[in-house]
Amino acid sequence: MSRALLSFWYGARMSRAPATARARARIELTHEIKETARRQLAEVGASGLSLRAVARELGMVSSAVYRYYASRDELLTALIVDAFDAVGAAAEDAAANTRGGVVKRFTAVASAVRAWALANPHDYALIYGSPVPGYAAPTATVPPAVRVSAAALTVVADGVASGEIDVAPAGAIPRTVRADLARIRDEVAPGVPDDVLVRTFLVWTAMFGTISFELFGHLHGVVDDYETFFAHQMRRAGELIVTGKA
Amino acid sequence: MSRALLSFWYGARMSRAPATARARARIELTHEIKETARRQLAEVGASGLSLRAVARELGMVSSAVYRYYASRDELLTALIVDAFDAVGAAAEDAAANTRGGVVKRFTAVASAVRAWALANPHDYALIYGSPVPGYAAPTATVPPAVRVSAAALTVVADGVASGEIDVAPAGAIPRTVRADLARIRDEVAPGVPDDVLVRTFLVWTAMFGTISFELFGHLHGVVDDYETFFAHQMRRAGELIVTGKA
DNA sequence: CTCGTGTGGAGAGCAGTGCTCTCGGTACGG
DNA sequence: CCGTACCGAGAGCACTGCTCTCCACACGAG
Repeated sequence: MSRALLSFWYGARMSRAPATARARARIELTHEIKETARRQLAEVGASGLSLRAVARELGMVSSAVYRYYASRDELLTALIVDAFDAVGAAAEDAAANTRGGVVKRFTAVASAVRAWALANPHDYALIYGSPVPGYAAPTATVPPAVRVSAAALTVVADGVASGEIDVAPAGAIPRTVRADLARIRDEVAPGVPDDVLVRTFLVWTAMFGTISFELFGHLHGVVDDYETFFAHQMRRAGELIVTGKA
Repeated sequence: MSRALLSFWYGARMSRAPATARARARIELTHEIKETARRQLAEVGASGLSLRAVARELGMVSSAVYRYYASRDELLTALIVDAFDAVGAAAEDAAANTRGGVVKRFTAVASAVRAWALANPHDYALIYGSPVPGYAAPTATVPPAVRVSAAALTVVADGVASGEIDVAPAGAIPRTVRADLARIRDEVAPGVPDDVLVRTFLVWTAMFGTISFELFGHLHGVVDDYETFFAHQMRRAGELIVTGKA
């Protein structure tokens, strides 16, 4: 079933009850399958997610599930979209509801992302870990995926607008990179100069790098107090964005 | 078969020809299975790696493979160890054979890691992506995993020793974090002060974050010229390590 | 050289997977 | 009210990891 059609159903329910009981059942079962899959994902991980097991848990036969999701990958895609939306919402929430300067707001966003990742490790692995089999992410995953980055860039853009962030140029930037940065600026970071974007990107990749390292076990035996370590790194990272120094 | 016993066989071969033809065949087949698995890994990825398919390609029956690797996970572990060794060797090579300052040597290491990752994407995903099923990395993977980080820290330690790197303290560091840093310093980064280690860690996670983003498709549509973008980011990152500014 | 031992290949088999197809019952819309 | 389209059930296909048994044969000890 196409996402557009699904939106239509939901849209229809907004205004009035769904036309038929069948349609209502379809929406609910589709949702129920996804939720059951989400629960299983949290238990056994993406590679252990079994369509048959989902069907069993719902008391239906495996072939019936295919009426709702054409393949295991399509079900995974639905979970991926949900995961992107969840982490994006967490980041947006932190950015919107934290008062203070750039460092405070940025660290709040970083902590929110890490907290979500710790609470939903398999979801995190699903979207930020190795891509599944031969699976190519459909374009439907792009908009939700952008939300989390956009939330961080909002904080940076605010800092530039308020004059808090040092905008002095720091060095030459290759032409092709300037083109990439200009595109990003136009879309989600209005007014943020190239050098600030470069620093922000460095910090942003460091954030995901650190979270991935922690979740995937690469800091085992290296770092003891993950929470404090991450908080400190992100405070320094925030200061780097603001002052250009760390 | 235990890893210790395997080492014994190899050790024996070092000094003289293996005692028996059977032992020689075992060594060679063990190796051959792993190489075939490596080739399949490059083609279909970790999740698609099939022990039966490996057996087929070698003209043996699947159950026979179990004489050499007790499980699919054990075979994967062997591949993981090899991958860590390969990327570690690439990094060490770049660090050892690049003349110049810290920025030049560090960017050489970063480029080497990225080049290896691009050439062996599935190996990269295997070691730096989401961990496989319920699989817990045995301690045998730790020493090879450390090599790549140690190579980078060698460059930084050299820069501190030569006086190139700015070692002025930059701010307060939580006690537990200082303890972690002290341990790292003692083991692989002699003489590198806390603040430099903090910057290095920021940069190091940014490097892996950027490579993962690129390989896992998160920069699709965001960055056009990956090569130039990465090189520029890493030059800035190297300067951050040296001067504390970016 | 001979003989018991144990290594390792072959095959059958088990429980599970994703996915396809066919067969009915039934809710729905014209 | 009736034909259509939907949807659950079941059987089946090709595959997986892994276990077990059987047996040939290379090996080391005597």
